[in-house]
Amino acid sequence: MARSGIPTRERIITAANSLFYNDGIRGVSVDAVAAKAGVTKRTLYYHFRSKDELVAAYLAGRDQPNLALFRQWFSEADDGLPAQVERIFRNLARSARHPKWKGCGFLRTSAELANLPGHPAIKIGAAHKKKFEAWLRETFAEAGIAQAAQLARQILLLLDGSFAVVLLHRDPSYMETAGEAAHALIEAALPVQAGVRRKR
Amino acid sequence: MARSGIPTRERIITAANSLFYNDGIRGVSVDAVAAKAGVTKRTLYYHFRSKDELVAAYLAGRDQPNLALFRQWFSEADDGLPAQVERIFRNLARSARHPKWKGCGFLRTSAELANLPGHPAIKIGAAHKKKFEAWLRETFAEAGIAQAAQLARQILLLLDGSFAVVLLHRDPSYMETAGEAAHALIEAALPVQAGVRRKR
DNA sequence: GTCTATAAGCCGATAGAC
DNA sequence: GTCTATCGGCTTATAGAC
Repeated sequence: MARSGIPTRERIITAANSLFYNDGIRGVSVDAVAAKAGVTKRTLYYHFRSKDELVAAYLAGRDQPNLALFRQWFSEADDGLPAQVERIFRNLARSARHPKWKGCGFLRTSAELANLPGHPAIKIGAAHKKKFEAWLRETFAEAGIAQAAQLARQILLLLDGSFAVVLLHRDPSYMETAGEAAHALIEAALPVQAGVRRKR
Repeated sequence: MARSGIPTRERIITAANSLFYNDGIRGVSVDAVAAKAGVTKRTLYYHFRSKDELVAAYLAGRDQPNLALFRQWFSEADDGLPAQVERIFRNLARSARHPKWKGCGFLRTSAELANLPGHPAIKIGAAHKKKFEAWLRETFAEAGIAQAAQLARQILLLLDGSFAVVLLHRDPSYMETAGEAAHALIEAALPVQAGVRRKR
């Protein structure tokens, strides 16, 4: 524990988060993480057995905050399922316009470590995306959508597709396009009842 | 030029293609590429100014074959636009079931080099995806679809999303889900005429 | 729990011979 | 155009003191 009051382990994860997200896993040395956290490398290796374990801790720290943000954007207004999901995409597009934005940390890590399928960080990334998909599926099922599971997967594909495409082209408008596609797919799947006029 | 008859530069690119695609850019040393190509590192640096230039050559070599494959899958039958595009996704799912499959080389490179936005390899990747999007757009426009540009972007998002998601979960069925979503979006955008029955 | 110091090897890139 | 040899620096991880 350091003078600052923030536990050492936590400060190391914060430093790792900033560096790994910005420069990629293999682009960041353990030295650099230790230096940014203000500890020596030996201290870092006291708290984490290896770099791989540190990478896993980096992604685990992004899991809940990320999901909470999506849920918050969704709930900001009760203007119907298509609009609520589309708002997630619109907010992501806004995030993507910040100069430091570099896509989805989970997807970028899985792309970088594609030759290590059992890596602990990849398992954490997969679990994170499964949680998001499950939340969508339950939300859709509660709205009376019959093909809730399939629709949730389609929305996930649009979301992760927009992460990849926007990162490549540096053009956040693709996220708005993805949001419109999501809107259309959800609208087409909604039951005709429930106050939502569709093909009346 | 080596005994084999295949020019040295070409053999280096072939070696780079195999290694970079399998293990990622930063996971492969110039030594390893030279060894696999059967040349010394000095010879490699005679043909390529730097590792970055070699990475760009690796992706440039994948551009045309990749686009040709998509066009071939699309044209294998003339069973209507939705089915033809969906067949691209179905064939990709089949590819993704091969044990050596590791996603899209262009997207993985852009994810790994996200901190180097102007890198020559990223420019080549962006140009590749733009060519694919343009081909979709022209195909849709020729079929009389009004919002051809928007629809092409949506299909691209589903395609690149399935690359990312399948790589993370190692579950190619997501590609079939993406294909079904593409099918639905194209069908909804088709003009009512032209022999394709829709909501008659 | 945190430090200094270092092992042992790999990295991209280059010098100079032929 | 291809070779042998090597530079200087960076890599993950560890030894041992306090």
